[in-house]
Amino acid sequence: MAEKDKIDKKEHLVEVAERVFGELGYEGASTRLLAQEAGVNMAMLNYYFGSKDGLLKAVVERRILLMRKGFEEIAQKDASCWEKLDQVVQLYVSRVATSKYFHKILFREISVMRTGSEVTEFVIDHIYGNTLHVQQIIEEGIKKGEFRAVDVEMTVASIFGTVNYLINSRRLASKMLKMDLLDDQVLQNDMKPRLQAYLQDSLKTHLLIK
Amino acid sequence: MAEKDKIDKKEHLVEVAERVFGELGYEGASTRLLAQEAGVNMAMLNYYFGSKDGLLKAVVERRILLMRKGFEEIAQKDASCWEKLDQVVQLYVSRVATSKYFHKILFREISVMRTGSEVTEFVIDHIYGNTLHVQQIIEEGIKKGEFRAVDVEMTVASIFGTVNYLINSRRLASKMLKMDLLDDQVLQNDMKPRLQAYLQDSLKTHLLIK
DNA sequence: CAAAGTTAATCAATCGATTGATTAATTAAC
DNA sequence: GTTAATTAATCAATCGATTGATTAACTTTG
Repeated sequence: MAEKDKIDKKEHLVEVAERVFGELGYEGASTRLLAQEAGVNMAMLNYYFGSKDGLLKAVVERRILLMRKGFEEIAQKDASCWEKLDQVVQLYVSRVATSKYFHKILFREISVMRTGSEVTEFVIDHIYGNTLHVQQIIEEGIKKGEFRAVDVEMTVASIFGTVNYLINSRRLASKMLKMDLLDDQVLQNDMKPRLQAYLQDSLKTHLLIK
Repeated sequence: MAEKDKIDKKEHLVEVAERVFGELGYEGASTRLLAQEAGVNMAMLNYYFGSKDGLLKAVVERRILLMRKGFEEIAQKDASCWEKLDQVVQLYVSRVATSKYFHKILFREISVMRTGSEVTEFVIDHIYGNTLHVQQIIEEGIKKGEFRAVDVEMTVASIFGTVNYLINSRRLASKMLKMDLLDDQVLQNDMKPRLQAYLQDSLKTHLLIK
């Protein structure tokens, strides 16, 4: 009972922090606000995570662990490279669309040059690992003659960049796409399938031999 | 002399602030550091720009004014839609590659939900204007039968997203592309033409009727 | 089982440091 | 000599972090 409450409270703080960090940025989110939003005493933040940076680390690690697997599994499937690539892209879009705050945090973390935070290294390694999976699928497709000999790394950057751009700048993207992406319903039901369809078409014409 | 010194000093502060804001983010860059890096007294910041937010606004407005024109000029040229699109993309990549700090600021500004800063609205309107130019060129190409009937807004988001991703996360991008993008020489001589060539190829296969 | 001992969780209060901003006094310019 | 530019000093507010005290829960002992 008490044990469960403790865990729930700590976990709850991490969940809330993901949203607050995502909305306000690392420096913009004060420890007081983080604690207040989670309904816990300020001191608990340091008691649980040692520091504000420790809390950010917890946020990032939690979500990254939840996301491990998936990419590897698809990569090892016995399917055509196109099928594998398509599945990976669909999965990536789904994930980003359902954990938007987290991906804002990720991109801000690798964008800002915060002096020597270990979180940054951790994030870069994680994302790089993800890009590598996609890269290898495309390279395999090229070697097998299934794909055109494109610039693989750029193609990967394009996939990640497109998704990132639309999700992390939702006010701008709302204007561009003429739909309210701040509304989760719209994001899930309208924008997500549209983005998936676009990437599918785009990659198909770009990669597949005609 | 004094008039000139004053202007130079003010202008210098804006230039330095662009770099510091770009490196550390808005909240991460303190007014003291901003003033110190520019070699001026901190009070001058408020004297010149009224507030920290005013300085950010000055940074953004200055660069945006420098960037006005260019897109419009190309859009009004008497050329094929493909030629116009190609030129716009080349120009965009060039600009982003030569003002990397600024584009970090732009994207962070539209990514973070800072409560009601007028700078945010300004930035969104500016970027949206840029995307509209590209969008109209593509739409014209489709209407003329020069391009395939693709998802125009998504195509535009893909162009901007790809460039943004590579420039704003240069540590990650350096790993992906296996080149040191923190080195301006490499960025200009290796990465920039490679990105331009990729976008050209990608858009060509995606848009042009075969 | 019950009293004593032990640990983890939580709190209000406060720490020194830093934040953005402002003041009053001084200097430079025309 | 008056206006504009610049400075050091200082402001209240807030920052992240820590303190000592208190509570709750579990363990040990007899």
